[in-house]
Amino acid sequence: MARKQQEKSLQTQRELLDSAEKLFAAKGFVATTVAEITSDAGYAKGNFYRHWQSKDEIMLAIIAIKMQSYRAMRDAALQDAHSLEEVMDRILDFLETMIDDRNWSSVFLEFTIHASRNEELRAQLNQSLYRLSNEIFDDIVAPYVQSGYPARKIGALNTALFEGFLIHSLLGTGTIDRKDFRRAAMKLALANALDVQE
Amino acid sequence: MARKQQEKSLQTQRELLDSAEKLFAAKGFVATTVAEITSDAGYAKGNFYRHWQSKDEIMLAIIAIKMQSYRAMRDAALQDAHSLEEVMDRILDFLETMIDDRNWSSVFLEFTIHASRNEELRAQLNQSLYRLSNEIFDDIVAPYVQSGYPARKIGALNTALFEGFLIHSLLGTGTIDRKDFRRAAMKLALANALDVQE
DNA sequence: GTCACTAAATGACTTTTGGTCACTTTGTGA
DNA sequence: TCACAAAGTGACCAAAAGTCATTTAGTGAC
Repeated sequence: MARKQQEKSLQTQRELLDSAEKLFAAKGFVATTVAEITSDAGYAKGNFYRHWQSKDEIMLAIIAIKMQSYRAMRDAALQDAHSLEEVMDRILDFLETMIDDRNWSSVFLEFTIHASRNEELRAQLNQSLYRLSNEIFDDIVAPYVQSGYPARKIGALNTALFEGFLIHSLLGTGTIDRKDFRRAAMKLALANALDVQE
Repeated sequence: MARKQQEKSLQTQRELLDSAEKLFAAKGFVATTVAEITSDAGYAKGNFYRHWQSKDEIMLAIIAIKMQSYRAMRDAALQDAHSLEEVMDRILDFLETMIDDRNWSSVFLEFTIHASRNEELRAQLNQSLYRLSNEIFDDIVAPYVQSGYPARKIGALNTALFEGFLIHSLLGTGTIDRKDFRRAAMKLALANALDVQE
């Protein structure tokens, strides 16, 4: 049987994924070349395109893998959250984990902007698979909302503040740190969930 | 005297700036080529590099021009603001003006991320000249802050929420609109300025 | 008006990088 | 052992930023 060949192909794919992730984190998405990825993994450039159709595509694959493991962690942590503050605490832990993951969050942001200019790529990235999901707010946060404000909007604003904070971090001015972000995110979520609007 | 020649050079520069701004807004920074800019203005590519050293540099020039006019508008509007809410209202008007300016805000965001990977470029962009200034918060918002929380942090969080909102808009999911953003930004600023921290 | 000089403008050329493809090498199973 | 298919290769192509030797045109002295 052709088992060994398939296995080898998968092995190569994994090696390329590892090299790509490492290099993207170190140098960024645009600054990393396909030739660097294959060379780092010990292959020729052409081999790359047997596994993915483009540099964009390997990035989507890496994002999907990462997001899946992030989500699993977060959802496990959310199991024993029994108040709005506890839920937000877990969600913010999850976001801070992303920040800690080497330079991953900045690469993710870089790719998000890159993707926004490409209709098809943007659509793919928008799938909940890739994005910081807002559904979690519909599912887990909604029961605690007393203001009538849609939970998914609270989620989207939370994501916005997070991604804006990433930009701030990326530019390295250092006016706010992650503690400031966390405090503000909590405040904003609680205010939106509890204050009845005028 | 060589007046006419200098005048012509300046005229060419203005024409190139106009074409660049138009094309950047229409197609984005990365997707617009230098050859397109010069061709649109009716010149050969080499001419571009008599005026700027790189595509990055013309972008910085355009940003500086735009920011200057934005700020002038904002500062004029801030003259007759006499409460924290009025001040924030004017600042948020200013941010919404940026959103309205064709696709400018998304180009600005694209360039910001692009610049964050380049030490020197990042430093240039960080100069108050180019960024949504936080000093304005130190100067104008600070007197109204009762919580002891630094005004420039309130400003940085405001900018973060704004830029996160731009990303959200760019991706086109439409969960939140500018009214949601405005409401949240006001809420966040007021909470930070008024709530004494535990 | 002419001539030397300088500034404006040109476009062929170089380099880099994403992506292609015809070809070589290696494993498979009859 | 041999035919076939799959893995892997690297020369090649196209696009785009940036360079520079060359051409074109305005300027001022005579």
